[in-house]
Amino acid sequence: MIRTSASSADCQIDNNTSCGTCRLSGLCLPLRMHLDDIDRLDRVIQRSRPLQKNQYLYRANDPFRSIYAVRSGTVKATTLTERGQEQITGFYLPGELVGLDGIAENRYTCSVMTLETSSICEIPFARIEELSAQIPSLQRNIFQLLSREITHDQQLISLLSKSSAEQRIAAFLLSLSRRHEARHLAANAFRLPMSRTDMGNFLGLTIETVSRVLSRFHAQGIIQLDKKEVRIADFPRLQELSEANN
Amino acid sequence: MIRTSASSADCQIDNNTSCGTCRLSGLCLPLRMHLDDIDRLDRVIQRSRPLQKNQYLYRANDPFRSIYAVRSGTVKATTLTERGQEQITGFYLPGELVGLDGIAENRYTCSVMTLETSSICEIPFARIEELSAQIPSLQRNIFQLLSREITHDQQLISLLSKSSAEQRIAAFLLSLSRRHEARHLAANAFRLPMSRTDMGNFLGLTIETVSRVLSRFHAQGIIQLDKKEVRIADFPRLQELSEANN
DNA sequence: CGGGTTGTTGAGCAATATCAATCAGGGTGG
DNA sequence: CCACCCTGATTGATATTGCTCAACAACCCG
Repeated sequence: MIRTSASSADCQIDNNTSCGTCRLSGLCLPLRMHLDDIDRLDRVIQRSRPLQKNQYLYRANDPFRSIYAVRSGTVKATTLTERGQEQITGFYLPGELVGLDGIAENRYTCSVMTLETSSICEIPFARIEELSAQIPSLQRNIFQLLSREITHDQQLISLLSKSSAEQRIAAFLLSLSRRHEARHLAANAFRLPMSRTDMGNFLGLTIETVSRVLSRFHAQGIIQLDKKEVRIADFPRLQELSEANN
Repeated sequence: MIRTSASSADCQIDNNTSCGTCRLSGLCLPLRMHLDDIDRLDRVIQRSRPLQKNQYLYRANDPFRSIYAVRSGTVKATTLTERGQEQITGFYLPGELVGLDGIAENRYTCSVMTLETSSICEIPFARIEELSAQIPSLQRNIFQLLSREITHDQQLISLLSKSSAEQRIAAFLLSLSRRHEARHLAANAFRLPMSRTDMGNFLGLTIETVSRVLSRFHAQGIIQLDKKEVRIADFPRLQELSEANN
């Protein structure tokens, strides 16, 4: 198991590694903070060398020390159900934070694994607590990030509770699209970094159903699909499919 | 629409209304705080006269001002899906907090409505932010409460994604049971304050399925059921049903 | 007492899961 | 370099779960 316990030497792997220069700072923790406060935050953040595919960032029940920001790549968070099945609770793109679930019980309730080679910023939570008592905008950001995670989860609850297979997959593709857009990446063409199995697990569908629905969307000209590469050909139709059933 | 904007006069309706004397303080926001800090917290909390059944505490898109603790009664939180359907995201018992979803966007994303006559403590969030910068244990409690909401939502995601109707309802009954127990109430006999429709909505099932499964559990002697009154007759079996499928 | 709302029960159906066969791609070892 | 295997994805056939529609019962409130 590879851990992200960065020494200061590691920080020099990439010489562009500070919140001040990071293109993601408009999405991530330093959002709307003053430059000097970002600097104080920056000094407690540890940046490790990239993790390869299928590496655990941490596992459920590990003691909670840090929250983590995805700098590049994609990770998935999974919980174990009572009968030992894995349930994916989210996929996280650059600029998104994982580990927030660990705060409640001082140990993580999820495991987090990379889906591809990924760089991660580790943010020791004890430091965050100290700093956020001193920097109101940081405290506010943490509150908001936690709250945003809640509203995201509730949207997912709604999706899982009410929607058909087509709606789920349409909504999933649109969610990825929007998040790419927010990162100044193409909204209409991107790579699905997760397997069909992972998609199905996340969306509460079997792998066969995922495959069938994607094939159907492709056949209907709504998307183009080549293995993991997707191109959304008909946004309005996909939007419709994600919403309306009748 | 009734609001909980309490004047100091309102506070005197019930002369036992302070966090220091509240039986729920071991579950609620003041958890593990020093007495004098609880006192400071107490002074910003506004306690209104009880709300009657089916009153909105707040509605989605209302500007976010406060979080709310349920003091007595039960409330439900609902979001509106894209096509205008209501999705219940949670039921909240005494000692539990609602309104945390509002922090992210400075307006609520859920509506919250009482299921029965309920007393609510209103906690202005701006005050909380100030105080929690000064009282580390309070800051920590807020972080933990937010994080706990996340882990709860994720458990629900797992339930909705993976489980059969029987598993969902078994798990739901057990969840209520555990929460009653934590409040020193009977774990094996309680009242379901929500309608079958609400249960179905929350669990992603139709009202007919809810009714059938409850009837089946009753017929099998696992629960006793008289309208909204439940009595869990066979805990181990219910536990089994909530977990194992095969 | 009556009417509206909520809950229960039954019958048939539709959506998705399950089971199974096949295919494609990638890595490995001969 | 190719044959082989292994994993992941696709597609087809069938089974099953829970939804839909419908009738009816119970309760609540005036």
